[in-house]
Amino acid sequence: MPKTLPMLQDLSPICCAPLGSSSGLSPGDALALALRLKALADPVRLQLLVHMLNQPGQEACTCELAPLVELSEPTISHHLKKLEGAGLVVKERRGMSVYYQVVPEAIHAIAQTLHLKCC
Amino acid sequence: MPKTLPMLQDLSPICCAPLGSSSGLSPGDALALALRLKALADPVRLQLLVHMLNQPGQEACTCELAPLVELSEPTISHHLKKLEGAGLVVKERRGMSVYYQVVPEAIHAIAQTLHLKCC
DNA sequence: TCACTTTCTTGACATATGTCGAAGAGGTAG
DNA sequence: CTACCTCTTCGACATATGTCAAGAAAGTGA
Repeated sequence: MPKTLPMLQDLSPICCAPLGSSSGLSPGDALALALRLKALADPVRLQLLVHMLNQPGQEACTCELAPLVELSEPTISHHLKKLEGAGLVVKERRGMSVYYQVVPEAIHAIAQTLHLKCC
Repeated sequence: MPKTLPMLQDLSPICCAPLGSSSGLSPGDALALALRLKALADPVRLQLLVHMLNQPGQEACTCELAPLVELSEPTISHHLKKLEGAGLVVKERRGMSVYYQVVPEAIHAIAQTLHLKCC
């Protein structure tokens, strides 16, 4: 597991692969994309993300997210850390609270990558 | 884990939620979407999918997929079953071989769901 | 400093997931 | 029918993942 993931924009598109080029996804790109998809592929994290997206500034503090899903605070923390690790959110401390903000470009990049050339 | 997943089209968009409606993703929708993302979130399965997408008819038989990623046949079978379970591919027997074909609409639907309203 | 709030880290645990070898099921062809 | 080919299922195993309780960090305010 690499410490820092390659930029989302650098991932070759999953389906719009350069038509003439060698077919297939390199194992490296496949791994990078899979790591991001894994970060998204959890119902709790999806709910947290969507809640943030629906807030002004697309952000929310931990105290506000915990009651949303019925889980312990350490568990919420764990999920937020995963989202942050995948570059899907950024965190910022304000006084006693910690705010997490969505990085819409990151989610976009993943969606783009999944788009088929046949669209 | 539900036996049959709800149709992809029925998933409420992750970020373009009806503006006036209650914010958030229902736990049910979150689970359904997470199950599909989980099916995608594996480097081996991504490589298999992309290979199929690059073939004429967007399909490939198991014997052709096994040498692609260096894994045993039972393992390939396992991954293909996951893709099929998520509705991302369909399988068809032809003589001795079994062909798996991508369902592009399914991948589309997931990408759409991830699209932000701010696009 | 001390008490209090909010959040995170650690350690432990159960479950889920990816992998393989061996054996079974479905189909073809002598 | 028998041998063979392709693919899947089964059983086992190691690793990864999600969860919590307990305690540590970081910050505020008396």
